Amino acid sequence: MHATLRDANPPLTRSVEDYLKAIYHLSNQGGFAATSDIAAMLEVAPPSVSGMVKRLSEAGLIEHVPYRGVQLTAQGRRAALRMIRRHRILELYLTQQLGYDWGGVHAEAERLEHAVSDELIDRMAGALGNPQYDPHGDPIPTATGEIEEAELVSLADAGVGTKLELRQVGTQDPARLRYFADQGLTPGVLLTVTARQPFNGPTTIGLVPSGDPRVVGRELALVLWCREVPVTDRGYAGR
Amino acid sequence: MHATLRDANPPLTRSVEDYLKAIYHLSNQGGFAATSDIAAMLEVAPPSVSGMVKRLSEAGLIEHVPYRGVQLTAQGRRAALRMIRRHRILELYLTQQLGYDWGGVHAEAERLEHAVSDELIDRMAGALGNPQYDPHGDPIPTATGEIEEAELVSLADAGVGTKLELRQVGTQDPARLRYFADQGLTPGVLLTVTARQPFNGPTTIGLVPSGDPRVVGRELALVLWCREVPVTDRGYAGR
DNA sequence: CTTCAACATTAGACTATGCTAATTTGAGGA
DNA sequence: TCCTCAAATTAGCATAGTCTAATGTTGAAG
Ligand SMILES: [Mn+2]
Ligand SMILES: [Mn+2]
Ligand SMILES: [Mn+2]
Ligand SMILES: [Mn+2]
Repeated sequence: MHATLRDANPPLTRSVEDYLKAIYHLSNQGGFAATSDIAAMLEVAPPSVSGMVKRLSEAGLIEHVPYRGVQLTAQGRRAALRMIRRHRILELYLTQQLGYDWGGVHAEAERLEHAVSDELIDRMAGALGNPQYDPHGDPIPTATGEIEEAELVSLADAGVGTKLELRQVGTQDPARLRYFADQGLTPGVLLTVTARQPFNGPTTIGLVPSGDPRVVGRELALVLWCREVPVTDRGYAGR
Repeated sequence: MHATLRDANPPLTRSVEDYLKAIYHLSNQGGFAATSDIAAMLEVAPPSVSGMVKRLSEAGLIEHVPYRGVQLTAQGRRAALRMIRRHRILELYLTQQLGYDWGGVHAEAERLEHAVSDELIDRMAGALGNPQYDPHGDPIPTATGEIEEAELVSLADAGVGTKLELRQVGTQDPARLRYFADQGLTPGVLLTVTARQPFNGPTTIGLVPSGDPRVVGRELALVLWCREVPVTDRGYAGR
């Protein structure tokens, strides 16, 4: 037994768990999560991310390509999905059983997700009837780490009348990205498809909840990847 | 504005909160909590306690008399009672609402007490009908930091048939302390008063749950300070 | 093919918390 | 009174995580 085998599976710290979750959310579709995006999401300085990235990749939780970004390994993905399961079950439980509204519940879950045991999460899930979706409509990973991958549709293909959450902006072009940001079209935004003109015409949408209309040409609409949201959704707060 | 006034009220860390709770439990009745007892309760090495004691007294949370021990200041006591309120409400909620048994609930509460918000604690307390006692019979401090001081009775004065929790051994004599320990009479032990002989005679007790009998002479019984426990109590696990 | 600005990383410092080993202290027993 | 020993403290080191300032890298614009 080598002395270098210190402790194969030390429990993850709160910081590590939050980094893994952030990387999961930022590296959808096999992409890389950028240092500065992780820093922005966790509200830490970029060098703090570089330091953590070193530790996480030494621990086998992520792959790091210098100056490009990071991706989760299978092990890191398992850990991230475990946290996402906890977070979503907690938000659902606090909302349905303790009268929380959607404003306060995210911050509470953000802390509790690191402190609850697997047993408590399973008991909460049981009390809720083992739900498959959280109140945002996001799928809740199973205890064994499977998640129903929300398949994304391009805004150009989405049905008129559907409600969507913008999930990914599939371009790297800074001018286009800047334009989308100006229009309020950033990941996480909710919208409804109001109309679409024929012959590859533009799609008209309304932002939720403001109702502000936007008209998006086909070329741009093709790169706006969205998730369909159940219409039973009420508002949106937190992530 | 002095630069030395860094941050008047930084949030307390998990370690700090656990130290304050331990000191509260160890320094009943205006006594001092000893370094080695704190270390044993928190399962850390004694020098770790010395280090934390320095920080806590610089923060105004405790008073330290070198080589004697520590006591909570008013501020430290407030913080400790806040944690005890959280812990006891959590144990009650997990037991009554989520089917926990008394074995697992203490460890869960020990972690969650640091992560929950005041709002969540108040909601849990509300869902339980704002209880005044936890299932051990211990009083739950109010949100404003008041606690019903469990008044202690000497074993020599306790009524026959009452159920007691040994809370304090009021002697410093090593020989007597060793004897009590040999008899299994250490703080936290539950017992029932079986009989008392007349003319300042000995008290006969039964340990709970083993039922083992003990006979304690008046001189010794006088220094065993106990809290009366409601007879509805079921078992005892955790602290 | 340069140049530059944004992004990433490295360097160096600091806090909180823990450990082991060495030293100091104080109180009870000879 | 003095000795001894358990308890407490100090000294020195380690790890995790954060920061600011300095430096390195890359890709896009000219
Ligand atoms: Mn959330
Ligand atoms: Mn979190
Ligand atoms: Mn407990
Ligand atoms: Mn605790």
